[in-house]
Amino acid sequence: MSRKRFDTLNCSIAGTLELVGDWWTLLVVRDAFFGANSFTDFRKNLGISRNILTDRLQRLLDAGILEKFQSSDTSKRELYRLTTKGKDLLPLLVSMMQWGDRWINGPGHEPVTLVSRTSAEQIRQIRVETEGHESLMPEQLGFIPGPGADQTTRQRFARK
Amino acid sequence: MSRKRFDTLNCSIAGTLELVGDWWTLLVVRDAFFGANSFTDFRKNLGISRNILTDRLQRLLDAGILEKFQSSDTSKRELYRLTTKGKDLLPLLVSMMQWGDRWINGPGHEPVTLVSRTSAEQIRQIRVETEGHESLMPEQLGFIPGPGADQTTRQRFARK
DNA sequence: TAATTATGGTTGCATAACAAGACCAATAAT
DNA sequence: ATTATTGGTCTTGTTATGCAACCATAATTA
Repeated sequence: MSRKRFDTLNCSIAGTLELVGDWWTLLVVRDAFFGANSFTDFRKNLGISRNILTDRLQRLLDAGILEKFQSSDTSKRELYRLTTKGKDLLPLLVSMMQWGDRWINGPGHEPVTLVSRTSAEQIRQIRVETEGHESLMPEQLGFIPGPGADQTTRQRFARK
Repeated sequence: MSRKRFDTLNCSIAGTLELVGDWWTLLVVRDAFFGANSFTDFRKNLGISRNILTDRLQRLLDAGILEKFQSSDTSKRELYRLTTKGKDLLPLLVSMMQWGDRWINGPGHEPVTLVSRTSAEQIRQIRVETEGHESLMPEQLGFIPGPGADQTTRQRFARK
């Protein structure tokens, strides 16, 4: 009767959710992108319980999404920062932010704006598109079994 | 002692998570993209408990992410399908899928492949980029208070 | 030097979320 | 007329989360 695991579902979405799909983890990662790097930072910004934060930080370390490093400022404090694997979650978080901007807060009421430090241009809305930058609507897309598909996945998409 | 709510955090990521941030919701939405539209479909594909599925479908209806419609095949069954608001979650799910493809299953072992029905081109990796299609790394990005920022948000990004 | 604060936790207990199976009513198929 | 399918509800047990108390170490202050 324990929680159902998603990592056996032969799906990258399910596998990702198994790692970061609980209520708190993605907010901890968000905070890391916003610049938080100590236990106290995360606590202050999120209002998360101590034991839950302890658990989430450990899981993120185990998953290789965060890593510990020594603070440079004379105090040898151990701080947290994103790894490459963690930084690669950025498009996911930005997709989430843009969806919330549009459907929850609404245009003109965005709590946080994403800007480029190296360009004067605006950040583009994230879209699913072809290599030739052709935007694709959901109806134009198909999901088919990939090279890592198991029997169940193949059957599922076969009978459609 | 009830669960902490995220919709007061003045953040579109947190707000989105309040709607779809539990263990199951995004998998239900994924299944809708894959073509599921009945209670039984979702059950079969996900192995989710009946009471949990009932709850999630109702929440998704309340949120306007799914809607009910009458089946056209003589039987007047009530089925579920994505609304525009729901379809707009596609970039989020594709980001998640691509992250899992890269960091969990690995290149060459993707369980599911996303293809275009209207073009022979490959689907592009989702990136954060400028309007001029310049890809931006996390270090090139800045988060600043937006027009909907409250006092807390402004203070937070001020002292950085 | 002694006392105090900051930091980063751990532990125990109460409530909320989730899983599993029994049950049930309305159709649809045989 | 009977059975199977569909789409649920309800009960019970387990896991996840929240909260407060406690604790150890290091840095700061008196």
